[in-house]
Formats: sequence, structure tokens, C-alpha cells
Amino acid sequence: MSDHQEKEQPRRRQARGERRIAQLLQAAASVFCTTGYTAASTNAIAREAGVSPGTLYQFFPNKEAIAIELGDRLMHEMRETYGEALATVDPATPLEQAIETAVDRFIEFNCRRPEFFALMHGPDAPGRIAEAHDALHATLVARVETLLTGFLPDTPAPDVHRVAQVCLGIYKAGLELVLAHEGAEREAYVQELKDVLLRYLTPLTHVARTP
Amino acid sequence: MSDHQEKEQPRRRQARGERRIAQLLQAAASVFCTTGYTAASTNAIAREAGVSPGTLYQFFPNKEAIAIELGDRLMHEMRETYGEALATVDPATPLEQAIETAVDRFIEFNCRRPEFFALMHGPDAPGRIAEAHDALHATLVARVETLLTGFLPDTPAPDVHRVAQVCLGIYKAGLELVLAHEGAEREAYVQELKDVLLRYLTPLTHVARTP
DNA sequence: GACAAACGCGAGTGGTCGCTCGCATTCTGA
DNA sequence: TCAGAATGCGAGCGACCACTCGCGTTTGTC
Repeated sequence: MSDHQEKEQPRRRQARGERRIAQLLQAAASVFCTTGYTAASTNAIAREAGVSPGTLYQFFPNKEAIAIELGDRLMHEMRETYGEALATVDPATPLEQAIETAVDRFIEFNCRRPEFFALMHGPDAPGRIAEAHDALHATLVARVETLLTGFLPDTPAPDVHRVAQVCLGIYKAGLELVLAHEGAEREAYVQELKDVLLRYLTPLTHVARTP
Repeated sequence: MSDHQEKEQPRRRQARGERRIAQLLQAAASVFCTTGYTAASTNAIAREAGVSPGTLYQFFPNKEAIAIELGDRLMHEMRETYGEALATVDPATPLEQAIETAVDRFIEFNCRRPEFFALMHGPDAPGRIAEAHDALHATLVARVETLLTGFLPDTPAPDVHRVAQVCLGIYKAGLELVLAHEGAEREAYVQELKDVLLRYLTPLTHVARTP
């Protein structure tokens, strides 16, 4: 039991290889973004990156691994950029400001990296990607739940869970509308999204506020 | 210019043929529902229907035509069941009741025919299906807009348009949650959906209500 | 400079899918 | 009864896709 090397020993990479990987991931992001994961062909990704199919498979064992690595890097960039974006809000701040901050941050990230939405909310997701998606969703639900618990202290847990799910659904729907528009129109949809969430949640806090 | 027959002269069908078509469409609905349009293979549809691939192509010229015909029948059934579901609401009825009725009707239909959601909100849609989807969406937006105009008489048209889009986005998000749950939990999500819409729209009517 | 390893290529392989074709069977109408 | 049309079959065709392989090129190391 001493010699089982679980997975690939990571091949020694030259600087050129790392550059190629970044290039390929950028091409993959572009292709995934326009065609979705399933419809994207590895040949198309290689062509977009200006390399041959064989070169692509020098750095990724299969198509899924490309999406996995891209997803991992996006997730890492997200955490790096915002830290625990939602965790910094404490119940002392008004609900309106909490929504404002959270929505602005996530919208900004999704506008800057549209491939994140394409990968995560895309309909076609093979094994590991679907897992990653579910994991992220579960994390977000849990985070929103703890946040909501601060605002709705007397609401029973199952209800909080449901409200969190609804909030994320609303956010996703709003994000789609936001990404589909530009400039001033986009800003207007962002504001609508905030309004929807605020008006949905405000009455819940009032009900819970009992002396 | 007298003899160009634009499209197919509809072949004379026997009763057996009509039965096969219904059988194939039901199989297609099942397969589309579980795998989505693109991932669904015509062979799988034929197998599900218990016939050979050749038989399938006796009745449909290609894979897209299957989805088109299925979509058409679903649309027809929807109109037949609910008539102009949203048109029957007049501004005299309270907003709450209007939302109640519209949401209940559409939710019921989508629960009874889940393939409708799979076809319409599925990510993969080739030419004509995407067109049908866009047409349906445009119709719904227009309908919701006229409804909203009754409740928000003083709101400018672009704002009404945006609000209608947001309402449909919320509905779609809610529908996904509803379809993902069963029984009492499902009912709870239906109620949340109604609450979201009502709370989102109510302040708009108050603002517009000027003496 | 020499050797090995990493990089790069693109034709090729196996598999799947949409769809066809030749032929057999069943039904319709006279 | 019988010709012709509709129905039914399933092996197979062409296209495409994920992925491989053999071989040539570049890079790091001594």
C-alpha cells in the first residue's frame, strides 16, 4: 500500500507550456461562452487558440478537464477578488445595503467573466462539472441562509432555506437579464433586481421583528 | 409560376400512422424531458417508442421537425386549456388575485407537461425552435405589458417593458424551483413565487396612484 | 555541442448520430 | 381479388467528434 500514486504525477512544465495552458483556457472560455460546453468541440478550442488538437491534449487529458480547470480558476479568482463577499455583512447593516453590496459584487464578476455563467448555469454539464455546480450552489444557499438568519431570527429553518433558494433563483434570473443588456439598460435591470430582492425580504423582517 | 408547390403535400395517413405519430411524440417528450433536445438521439426516441429508426423517419423529415410538432401541439393544448389565460383579467380585479390566477394556471400546465419547460427553456435550440421560443416569449411579454399598463397607468412604456421582463424572469426561476419539488414543498414554493411577484409589483401601483 | 525531455503537429482511429435505402408487410379501395 | 399506397424494418452511409500516435522541433542542462 505504499506505492500507489493516486493520480498523475504533474509533468514538469516549461514556461512555454504554462503560456499555452493560459492561451487554451482563454480560448475555451470564449468557445464555451458562445456555444456552451457540450456543443464546444475540442478542435474548435484548439483552433481558437491557434494550436493543433494534439497540442491541446498535451496539456489536458480530455475535454472535461478543460472545463474543470477553467472552473477552478474562475472560482479561485472570484474568491480572491471578493474574499468571502457575503460574509462581511453583519446584521447591523440595513438589509438594503446588504443586498446592494452583494448584488453589485456578483454582477460585476459575472459581467467581467461571462464564461462563469455559461459554465455554471449552462444546461449541459458532465459529471464533475455538475458536481462543482451543485457544490457551489449548496455553498451559496448555506451562506445566504446564515445571512438571512440574522435578519429573520424567528423564522423556522426550513422556511429560511426556502427563502434562500428563492433569492438565488431571483438572482440568477436577474443576472440573465442583466447580461442580455448593455449600458444604461443594464444598470436599470440591476436596480430592478435589487428592488425585487428588497421588497421580497423586507416584509419577512417586519414579521420577525417582535418585542 | 403556377406549379411550384412550396412544401410537402401532406401524405395521406392511415389511422395506424396517426397512432404511430402520437406514440413517437410521446416518446420524444419523454426523451427530451430527461436529456434535452440536443442530447436526445432519434434512435433513442424510436427505441422508446418501440419502433425502428426508419419508421420514425416515415413520419418526420428530421429531428427538428419532431420538436417543432411537439412544441406546436403543446402550445395548442395550452391555448385550448386556458384560452387567453392572461387576457381575462381586467384592472378592476385586485393585483393579488390576478397574480394568483395567472401563476396557478401556468404552474399547473407546466407540472402536467414538463416537456414544455424542457423544450422552451432548454439551452439547446436549433433554428426554428429558438424562433418559436422567442415568439412565445415576445407574446408573453406583450401580454404582461398590457396587463401591467392597467395596473400602472402612469408608468412610461420602457419601464413597463422592463418590469414585464423581470416578472417573466421571476416566473421562470420560480417554475424551476416548483418543478424541482413535490407535494407540500412544491406548494410552498408556489406561494413564495406569488409573494415575490406581488411584493415586487405592489409598490409600483402605489406610486402610480396619484390623485 | 549533446542528450533528454517538453513541446508541437495533423492525419488518423473508433465511436456516435442523423438520416437513407432496399425490401417486406399491412392496409385501402375498386 | 389484387394493384398500389402506407407502414415497418434495420443494416449501413456520411459526417462529426473526442482523442491518439508517430515524428519533427525547441528548450533546459551538463
